[in-house]
Amino acid sequence: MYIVKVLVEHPVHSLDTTFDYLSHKKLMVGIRVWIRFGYQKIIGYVEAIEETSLSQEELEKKAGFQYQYILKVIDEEPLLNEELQNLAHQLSKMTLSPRISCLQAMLPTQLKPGTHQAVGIKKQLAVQVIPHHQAKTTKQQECLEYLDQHPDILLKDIPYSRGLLNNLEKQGLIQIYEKEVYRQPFSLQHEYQPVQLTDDQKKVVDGILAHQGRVALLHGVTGSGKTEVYLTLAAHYIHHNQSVMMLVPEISLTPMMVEVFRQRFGNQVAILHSRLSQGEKYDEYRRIKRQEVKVVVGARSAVFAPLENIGLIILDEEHDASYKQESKPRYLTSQIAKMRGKTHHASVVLGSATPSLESYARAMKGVYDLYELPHRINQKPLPKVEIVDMIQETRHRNYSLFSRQMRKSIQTTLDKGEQIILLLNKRGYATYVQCQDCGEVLKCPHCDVTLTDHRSEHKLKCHYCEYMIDYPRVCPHCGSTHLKSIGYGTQKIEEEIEKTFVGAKVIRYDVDTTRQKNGHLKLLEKFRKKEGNILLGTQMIAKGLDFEDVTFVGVLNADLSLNIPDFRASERTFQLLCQVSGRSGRGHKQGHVIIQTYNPDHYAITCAAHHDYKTFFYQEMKYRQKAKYPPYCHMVSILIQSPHENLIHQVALDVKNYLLSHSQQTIVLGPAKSTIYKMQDIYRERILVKFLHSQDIYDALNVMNDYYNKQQKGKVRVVCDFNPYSQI
DNA sequence: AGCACGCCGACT
DNA sequence: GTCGGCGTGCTC
Repeated sequence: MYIVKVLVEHPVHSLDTTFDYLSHKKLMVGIRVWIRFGYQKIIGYVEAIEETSLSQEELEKKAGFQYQYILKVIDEEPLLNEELQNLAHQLSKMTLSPRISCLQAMLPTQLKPGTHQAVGIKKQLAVQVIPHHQAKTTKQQECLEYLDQHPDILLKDIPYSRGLLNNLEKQGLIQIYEKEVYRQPFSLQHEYQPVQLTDDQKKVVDGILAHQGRVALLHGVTGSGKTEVYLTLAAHYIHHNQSVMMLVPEISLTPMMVEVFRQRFGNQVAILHSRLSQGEKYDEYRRIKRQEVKVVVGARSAVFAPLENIGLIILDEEHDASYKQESKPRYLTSQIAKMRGKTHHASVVLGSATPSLESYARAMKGVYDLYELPHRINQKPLPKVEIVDMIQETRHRNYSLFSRQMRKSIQTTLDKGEQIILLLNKRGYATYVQCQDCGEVLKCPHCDVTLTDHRSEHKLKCHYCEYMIDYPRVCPHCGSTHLKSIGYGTQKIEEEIEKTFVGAKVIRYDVDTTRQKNGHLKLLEKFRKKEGNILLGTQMIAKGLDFEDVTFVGVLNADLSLNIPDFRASERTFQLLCQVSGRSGRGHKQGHVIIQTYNPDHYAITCAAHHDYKTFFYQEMKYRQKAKYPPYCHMVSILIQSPHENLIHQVALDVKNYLLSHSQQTIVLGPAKSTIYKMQDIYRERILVKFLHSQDIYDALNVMNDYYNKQQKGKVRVVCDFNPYSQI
């Protein structure tokens, strides 16, 4: 008899403990099982197993409760190898998340311990010849010979009719059977053309290879050929039979990087990112697990890919915010990458044109090795960047979206037949509806946000809950019919551009137009084929795009990201402006950039205009030191949530006092109302803790987290977020 | 999480 | 009298 210690599938703190079940058979740790849990039939994860000589009755007498048996075993072998099982444990500890939620975050949907899973293994009919038989007709004989040439071919790929094949099967000459096939997410493969590395690139490659097991920060300006460095490094490790992990930001860049890696390494590459269907992801995951591939290219969660013998882990666009997971477990991908790098003695390469302050500071201290690629390849110059002061425009009574310079540059570029990228800093551009008579703004009754105008559906929606209403005919406050949508959406700007400029054909690139499968690829392909000459989009277009004929980039509103209340606002703005400027002049023609701003002297904007990372770095470090922000300390954000407004502030104060009296050398800020104070009828206050060493605060946080989340005291929930990136 | 149980208010 | 609101407690 065995006692099986099982974690149940529900990712909540109150269930973050094992439940004991019985089994006659010995089971493996790390498999999924069906169990009865109260009145539910759910999936559990075997965390441990103990043999016992006692009978069920004896066990129940001793324990004081009734045992249940494991209903059914799901997996033949553990979902995760030992390395990843350990990693799951550490992840749960360091993020204060339930263990099961860590396992779920590490696995593809089909393998997650959870009842809500769908797609299985894809099977298709295939054909096998049963040898030593003679066919009746020549046609049949011909077909058999064809099948001999193509063993295990799929039925759908055979150039003979189904009738003929059925006939052959009836005669016992062939066998039609179900074959497991992989979904192929990307079919096309091109020939790889080797590229000669520049001296700068060669130096970087040699340096990184000479220091196995180190963390390298690769700081290379846009267009300096970081990708070629990655490819060369990857090829080296593959040649030495080690595997390589290539991590990229969630969106936009992925298709390009995927394409490059596919061209170079063919079917030795597996791809894992959010745009794949569940089935495709699962297939890719299985290929990795069976060691059929040497390279994994993927977004954040690919850092948990079950590769073995890893030699190299690359994080491209290292500073990108999508490397932070914003739900349980709230991990930072670079941290996981470094942990895996350590166990595999792999090198970790963090690449960026605009490294995060944290990473560059570590490189300055010698914690990371620093490599620089300061020039664009082939001596291409960086684009000329011009800052336009929008206050001057207002003084000249130009209240439009475009400054005079911007207007002129757009028209000249169009006249030359070249292409344009226009960046709209999306924040603050959500449309809302206001009554022109009483000033009432339509808000969500469950959340502290305005409703957003979805005009295509003629609806108003809340972005934080399910709330949705038909576009109202009259103001709910005063009954007036003068309701107006305020704020520019990308659609509106698209219309305005096509009205303003002669010969402008806009391709709008935003969440709405890229929603469908491979939506961005299709739009980018359209732009590449010159079916449009202006690409208009939000942050999504700032990254990684490489179009030869784009000679002009316009930033319509550089300030919006500058004015958000976040200590990283300057850094984000600088990064965004550098990235988007880098899209200009990548071909033979000189690039040109205009940045429209109300803060023309802000260092984030001037440094970006001069492509001057170092000056920005030192300026920003001064600010961070003075205001005591990372990299001069670590931070954890604590969100306190309760449906009772009268309770929440007192509880938040209790949390603060507890932390103050149970930690050393920490600064506790708040509690303050969160940016969105009420969300889905739950009130939220925030505390920020700054600390130098996690041991000074970790235990206190852990106790506090258990107290509020496991014991469910007074319906208060608490969420801890280490290295917070967003402050919603 | 998801379900049952139990304790109070407003209905045929 | 009983239907149903949601607050509380439990699941091996």
